[in-house]
Amino acid sequence: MPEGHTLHRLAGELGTMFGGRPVAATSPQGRFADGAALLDGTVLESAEAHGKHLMLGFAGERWVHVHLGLYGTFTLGPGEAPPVRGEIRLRLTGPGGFADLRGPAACEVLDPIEKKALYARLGPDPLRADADPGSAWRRISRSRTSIAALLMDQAVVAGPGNVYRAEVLFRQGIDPARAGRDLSMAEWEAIWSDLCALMPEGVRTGRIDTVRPEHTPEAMGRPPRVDDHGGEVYVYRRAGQPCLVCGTEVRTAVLVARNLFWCPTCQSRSGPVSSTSPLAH
DNA sequence: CACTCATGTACAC
DNA sequence: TGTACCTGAGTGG
Repeated sequence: MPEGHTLHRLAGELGTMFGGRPVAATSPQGRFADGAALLDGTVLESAEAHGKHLMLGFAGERWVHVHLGLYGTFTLGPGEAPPVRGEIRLRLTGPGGFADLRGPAACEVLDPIEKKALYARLGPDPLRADADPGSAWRRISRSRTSIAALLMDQAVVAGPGNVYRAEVLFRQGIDPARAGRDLSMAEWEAIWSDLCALMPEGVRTGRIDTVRPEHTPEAMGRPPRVDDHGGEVYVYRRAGQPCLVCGTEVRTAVLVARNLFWCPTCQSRSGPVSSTSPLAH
């Protein structure tokens, strides 16, 4: 489930598993053969993430930049790596275990200048200590684009994806169709601080849980429920089902080529201008 | 076996 | 705004 929390979690796990020691690198699939050969046997010095981008720092100022895209996965395990099955772009092995990368949108070696350039085009990441939410607010507060679309723009905010976008707007009661410039600064600050609470929890648990204790099915006197993506959420992929808070049918629409989910009753907070603006369709 | 879908992005037009 | 693409899991015939 590659939203930002996945990459930060991976950075931590890879750093723990391989950090400070030489790592064996191969590309069983062959599509990263040159890069793997360059890294093979060098020391992993650091592992970090910015938004959905993972950076593995190897000796010699070589950074492996990984972006999982829509369906990339990094599978880690202890001990010996299993026989190769399917397409493995990059396999790292060391005394601590193995890590297999499949299907990434990006897997490449960058120098420090290229790494810096990549970071420069990303918005603030709620999971990074150096994040400046003010830079995101400057863009949001001037934009006619919907807040739902702005939250998916990695140049505005880096890390949240389709799940966090839908869930944070629900938790803050904000209509996803509202233009960024019609949000108050207080509303943006509430979105940001909520992301700063939710996403570290995602890093810790490895899943996205957004349902407050008082709204769990148990607390609401409903049968227990398991969401098919592995976490407990209010609206993401729950179209047609009753809202956990008010019972209204959760709605869905395609916005900028992504599935958006929201509760039309709970998410009715409207700004001064766009209260009647329809969702793009 | 064929087909569909996905938590993302980049590029063409 | 459309579409191609990185791959695996799930579904249905």
